Order: sequence, then C-alpha cells, then structure tokens
Amino acid sequence: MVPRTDPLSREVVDLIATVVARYHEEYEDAAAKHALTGAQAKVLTLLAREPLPMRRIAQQLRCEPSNITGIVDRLEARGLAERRPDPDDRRVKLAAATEEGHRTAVRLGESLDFAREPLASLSTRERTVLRDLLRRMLGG
Amino acid sequence: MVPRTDPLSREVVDLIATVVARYHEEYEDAAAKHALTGAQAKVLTLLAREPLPMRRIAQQLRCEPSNITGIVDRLEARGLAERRPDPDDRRVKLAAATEEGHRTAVRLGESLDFAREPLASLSTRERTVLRDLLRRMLGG
DNA sequence: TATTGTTATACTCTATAACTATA
DNA sequence: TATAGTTATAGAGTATAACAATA
Repeated sequence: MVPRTDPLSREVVDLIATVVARYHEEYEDAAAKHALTGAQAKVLTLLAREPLPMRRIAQQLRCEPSNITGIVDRLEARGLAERRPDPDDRRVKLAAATEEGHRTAVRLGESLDFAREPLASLSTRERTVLRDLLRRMLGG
Repeated sequence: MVPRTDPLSREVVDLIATVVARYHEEYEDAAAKHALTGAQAKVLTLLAREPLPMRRIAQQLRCEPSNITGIVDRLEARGLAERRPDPDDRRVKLAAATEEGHRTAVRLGESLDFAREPLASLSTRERTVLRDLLRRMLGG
C-alpha cells in the first residue's frame, strides 16, 4: 500500500493528470476543427466502426440513452449520420455513419496527433516498457 | 516518426485512452460523492491551495472568465467558497475556500483513490521507470 | 483606453421521468 | 410486462457579446 504522500507516487499521479489534461485538450481541439463537440466526435468515431443501436452508444459513452437522441439528431442534421431500421427488431434504430461521416471520422482520427507526437520521443524498447507498465497499472 | 498504424504505438495510445477514461470517471464519482460537479471540484481544489482572482481560475480551467462567475456562485451558495476584495486592485475579486470548503477539498482529495490503487501494483523501481517515461513523453 | 468581473443569450450535454411502439 | 427510442424538463458548463466599475 503506497501512501498518497509518497513523493514518487505523487509525481506519477501528477504526470498522469497532465497526460489526461493534454489528451482532452487535443481531443476537443481536433473535434472543434471539424465543428464537432467532444461527444459528437466520440459518437461519430463509434459509428464509423460499425452501425450501433442507440442504446449501445449510450453504454459506450456511459450516459443515459435519452442523451444520444440529441447527439445523433445533430450528426444527422449535418449529414454525418443516419438512422436505419433493425431488420431483427423493429423497436431498434441503428445509427450509422454516412459516407461523409466516414470521411469526417477519418480526418478526425488524423487530427489526433496525440498518438504520434508524444510517443515519438520514445524508442521501441521504451514504448514496450511503457505498454507493459500501463497494462499492469490497469490490472490487465 | 512513428506511424499511427504501428501496433505497439496503437496499443500504448489505447492504454492511455483507458487511463484517461478511468481517471475522468473516478474524478466525477469522487466529486459526486460530495454533491459537486467536476468543474466545481476543480475550482474548489484550486481555491483550497490559495485564493485566486476569477480570471486566474478561468486560465487554469482553460475556459472563458464569464463561466467562472456561475461556478463560484454555486460554491458560494453552498458555503464552500467566498469572494474577497483584492486590496491592490479594486476591480479584482479573490475567490477563496471557506473553512468548510477546505474540509470538503481535503475529503475530496482522499476520495481520489486513482492515485493509490493502480500504482499499488507497481514496485518503486517500476514507478520510477514509469515516471521517467511519462516525463519524456510530455517533453519534460 | 484597457482590464476585471458580471450579465444576457444561446447551445450542448446531462439525468430523470413519462410516453410510444414494439416485443 | 418488458424493452428501445423518444420527448419533456431542468440544471450545469460553455462561448460570445455587451456592460459597469476601476485602472
């Protein structure tokens, strides 16, 4: 058991907090470049992978299903997403990215340089060590 | 230059994304335990360190100063913060944590077990390696 | 004139509860 | 009855623009 006042642990936690802050900033900036909010960008990224029932989107975003209605509404109004019927269950609506939605999702991903830039300073060996430490930290 | 499709880099990025998500969840949960929103908790934590002009709070949160008015209003309504005049500049209002605000900030910090738990799996040696890698990643 | 904080406004996200159409 | 999605509502965070007090 490591006390929170342990200087080393405290510094690691501070560094993680910095990573978290920078990650969020970059994500919001990348989304804003495409006139998307963070939530809209997250949903569009999900839909670009595969069409999803509204409820599944809510589970991924850890929010109430009622919120997804508005987010998909706004994506749909911009021609980035559409609702399709589910052939197996007429209660379900499958939200899916349109062609333009897919293109936007790709460009959004390219904007997310958080991946490339900070990791570029690390060698393959170091990235491997970092991966293993993060895995263990996350209880993987 | 590391391509984003490099499997190792991709996995590290995914792990970081997981850390970010978990950090946020824990932070929101800890704040909610004290009936605070994330933004209110952030501001209260800042004010518990030292009184700050409204504008400085906005800079720390990277948002517009006008938003801070409402957040401090809500903290003030709950007796956790107060506005004081700045003796040096009568335009400035210094937001400060009240005694109860300080107590709440301390308990909030204790709730943030994100520090202890995941790091507990790592030895001192490993924490040191993690610290150095994060430092270099962040360009320190 | 410039700066600090506030107000007014509009938009988005969020949770809760009630509603509809299906199952 | 139960489930999927929606609507209605209210609260909070956000940016923008205009404002009063002070520098």
